[in-house]
Amino acid sequence: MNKEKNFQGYLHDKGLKSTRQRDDIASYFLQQDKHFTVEELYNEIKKSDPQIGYATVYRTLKLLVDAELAVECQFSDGLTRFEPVHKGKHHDHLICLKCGKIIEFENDKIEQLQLEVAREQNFELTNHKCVLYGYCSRCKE
Amino acid sequence: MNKEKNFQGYLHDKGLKSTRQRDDIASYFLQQDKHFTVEELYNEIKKSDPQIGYATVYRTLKLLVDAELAVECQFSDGLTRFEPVHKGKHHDHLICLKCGKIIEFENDKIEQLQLEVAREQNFELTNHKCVLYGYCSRCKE
DNA sequence: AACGAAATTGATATTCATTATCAATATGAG
DNA sequence: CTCATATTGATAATGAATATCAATTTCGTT
Repeated sequence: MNKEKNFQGYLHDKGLKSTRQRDDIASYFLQQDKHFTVEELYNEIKKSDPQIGYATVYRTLKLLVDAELAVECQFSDGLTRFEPVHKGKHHDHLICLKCGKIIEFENDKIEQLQLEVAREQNFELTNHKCVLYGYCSRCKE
Repeated sequence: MNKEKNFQGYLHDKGLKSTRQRDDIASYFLQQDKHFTVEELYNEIKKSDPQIGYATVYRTLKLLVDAELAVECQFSDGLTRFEPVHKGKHHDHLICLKCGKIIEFENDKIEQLQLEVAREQNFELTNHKCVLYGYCSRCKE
């Protein structure tokens, strides 16, 4: 696995240690293609490691974010969600205010325009978040 | 003041009462053109009403959001910020990761593309948030 | 292979933003 | 003016995220 190698490399570069818990969490998380709240991920990991601690999940996710293998997403329910970074492509979110459904989308033109805005303001862009709220096809009656 | 009338109308329509505290908070807030954390607004209101309660500020902001006279913004520092809605125009944010500076920008093309994305997914859009993170002209060395 | 300094874990306590509670008070329709 | 009802504000409660710390694990070095 490429990403897992990246994680191992990250740990090594930072003088951090590879542990069973960290590796299990990172391995599971990086293979997924969806959002996780900390609780959701904690519950998944717990299935194969009932001893895992909540704090360890938090800490490992923080490392993954720092390693740029994960990003944080704040929607509007007060929970922080994490999702694995799929190299090269970035996606944004469309959220249904009624059923909570989350749809991901990519739009290169929007990305381009954002770069342009940053350039106008003389900003060096590192990342961005774009969230659209509304009602999905089923919930808008 | 137009917006204050809207707020009075909102209260009336909902069967809520107009109170000195509510009116003072709404009046002050709606005349501003910037973000407030709850604490910031609380401190401002306290200058003219030292008895004001923290909870009342929270409650009034919630009403303003429900009345669509304010919007919540979640950046990445765990604090919720509120800003008055300036009818017709919407703006997004550019945030410096080092100094915390917040720049507002408007970009009609981005807005248009977002509408297009929503249409493709058959979503009925109500609002959206777009936040760009990076380093401002001074902080990128 | 074993040692040992340093990092990690996980249970628990703590912090801090936000929300709920509730007795006292204020509002406004009739 | 009255009175049912909403509101206020002090305080307690909630809940997500972080800090603490003793016990354990890791890994570079012997």
